[in-house]
Amino acid sequence: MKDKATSFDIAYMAGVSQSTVSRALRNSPQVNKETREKVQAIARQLNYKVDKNASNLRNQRSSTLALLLFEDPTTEQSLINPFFLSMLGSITRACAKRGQDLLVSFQQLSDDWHADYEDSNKADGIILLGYGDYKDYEEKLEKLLAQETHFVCWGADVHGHPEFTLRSNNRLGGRIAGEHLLATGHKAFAFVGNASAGSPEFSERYLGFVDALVDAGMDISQVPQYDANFTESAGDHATEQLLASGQQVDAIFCASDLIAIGVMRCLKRRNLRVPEDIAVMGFDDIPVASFSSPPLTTIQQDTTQAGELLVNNLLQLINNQPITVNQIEPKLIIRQSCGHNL
Amino acid sequence: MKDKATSFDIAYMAGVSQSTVSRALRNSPQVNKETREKVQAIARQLNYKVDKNASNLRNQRSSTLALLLFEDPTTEQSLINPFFLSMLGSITRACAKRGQDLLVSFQQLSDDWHADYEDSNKADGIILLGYGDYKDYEEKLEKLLAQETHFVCWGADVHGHPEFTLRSNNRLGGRIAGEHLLATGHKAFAFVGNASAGSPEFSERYLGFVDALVDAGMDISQVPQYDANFTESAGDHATEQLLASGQQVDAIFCASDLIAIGVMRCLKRRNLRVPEDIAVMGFDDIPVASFSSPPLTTIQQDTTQAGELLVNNLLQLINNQPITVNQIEPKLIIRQSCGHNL
DNA sequence: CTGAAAGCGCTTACAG
DNA sequence: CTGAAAGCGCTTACAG
Repeated sequence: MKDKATSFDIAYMAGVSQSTVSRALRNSPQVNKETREKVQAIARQLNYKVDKNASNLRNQRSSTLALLLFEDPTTEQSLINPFFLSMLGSITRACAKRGQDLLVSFQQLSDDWHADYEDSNKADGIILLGYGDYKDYEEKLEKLLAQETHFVCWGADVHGHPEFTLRSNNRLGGRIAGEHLLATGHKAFAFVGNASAGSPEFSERYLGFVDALVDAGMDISQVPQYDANFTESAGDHATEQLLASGQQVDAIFCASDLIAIGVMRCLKRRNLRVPEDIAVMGFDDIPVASFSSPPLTTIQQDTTQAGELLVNNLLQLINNQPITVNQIEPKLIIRQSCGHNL
Repeated sequence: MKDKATSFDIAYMAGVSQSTVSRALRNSPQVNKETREKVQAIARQLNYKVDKNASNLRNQRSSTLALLLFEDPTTEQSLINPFFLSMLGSITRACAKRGQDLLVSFQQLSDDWHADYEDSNKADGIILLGYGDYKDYEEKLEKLLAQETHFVCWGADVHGHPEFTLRSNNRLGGRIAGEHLLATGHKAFAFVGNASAGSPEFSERYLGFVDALVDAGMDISQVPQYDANFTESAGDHATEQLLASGQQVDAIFCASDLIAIGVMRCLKRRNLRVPEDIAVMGFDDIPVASFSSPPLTTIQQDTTQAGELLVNNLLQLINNQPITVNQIEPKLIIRQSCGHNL
């Protein structure tokens, strides 16, 4: 390993002081143009790069953001939820755009992940992503709050700090789903997905769905809801229960695409056709949604936009700037699992 | 933001020198047990964390690895290849296991991504992942080599340094695919995927496939090969060409799952049944492979193992240790797209 | 416009 | 077993 050049090496070669080198490299306007160019030329020639550890130490900031992806250990396989995977991609891109490095880490919900990223100056702030029961989540959030760590999170409420959260307008998304199912001529509905306080996003989707049905004059007590966490197999299992109940249903709105895929798998096994016998609608628009058979009609969450906002908001927080956007808008993606509008 | 505690604060509170605090926190055996425990208790109480920038600066290493995911800009959408996404997951996990942080970055193949990660001491080494034409790739690799950067990469040869590469036994994988297609009673084959020097992995798969056919006494000149990069639409397009050629074929081996999915999409559009009319086989075993219709029979690359080896090998390199494993073994995953063994 | 100097928070060789 | 001191490579207030 050849020794790395330092600013002193450049100073020596350029015949100036190390201070001047430092200024020249940072394009300080107070350094003479010629000096600056000379210094920069030498730096380039030596393939010099500012030592990040030294400059971070000096500046007391790292230009690095940490992404904590926590997963519920109950998940089948160690497969990462595809929705979060898309998020990861867009966050990475957004960081690059903003000149930030991104430290990525996967955590079990049970771990002590409140994490020393910021405490140890490895990152200036933290982005939190993950499903799981939000109640376990809460105390960790409180801890971050107590430490005055800079952070933003997806979906979960931060007690007393709505600006720290970014989420979809889940309620509207649920409503749009309901309206589409109505518009495609369906009459007997079910919802598959947890709808308790531990799953606030799913609950909101459920509520929005109900909003649409109520507006259409339906009797809500007739709309069964089956619990399912965010997995395929949970969707499959819930559908078995639904079928076993004997309740007649011609459309199922699922709290996520993964659940919807599980639902369709069960329906296929039971020789029920989608959408002819039962329509199935998802939420998220993950990549597999377009590959399922039939391709899944769903409510899209724009992960590109979400990733950019998450990064942007965190940076605003770090720099003590106000945050203005905390919500992204859902969008109906019509494919084939719900039939056509009448 | 409350001020962070430093080792001096602890020293003051514990009534010892800062040197001793530093030693105690690192569990140095040369510090008295009582002193050590006292210091550690105070550290915990203050929620003290070693400043990474300072310790990295002092130690001249960062305990951080950088992952460069480069993507070919020709890719449809900004969708990340699912195979690399799985890799990302397993690399992240492997890093955590080894006490390393992971800096993630997406790069365009055209960028100057040889990257200053190591030069600027942000990372101790680099992991390279990505499809694209390996010829563009080569000169960047040479540059890394010239800089004596520590790095490992997936799939691509590093001139003169086989130990820097980790790959699947692609040739064996291709052979297994060929043998399975033969065993399921197929007789007329095609290969879809680039098979030029720019795509060494695909080429190897093709060669292995041919090996199997030759061993079965087939006339290779009868096996058409259609170019396709790693995308769905390339697979779709190649299939159109194949169909237009009029050549009769009852089995298509695809260089990747994504290609295979595109091939099946085309076949479905053309009212050809899979596997009854034409069998389709993929490579990778990405998550969507099991969701396609019919579920895809494919050759699995074990991403968990690959991720662990990549991290392990890079760490070996950084520590000047020898590398012993450079290849992972492919595995046949039988689903429904090739029919059953006879 | 430039330089000498302090200091960011650690780790560790040296001395005791 | 412990302490005083040097030094990792920067940035920037201060002085000129």
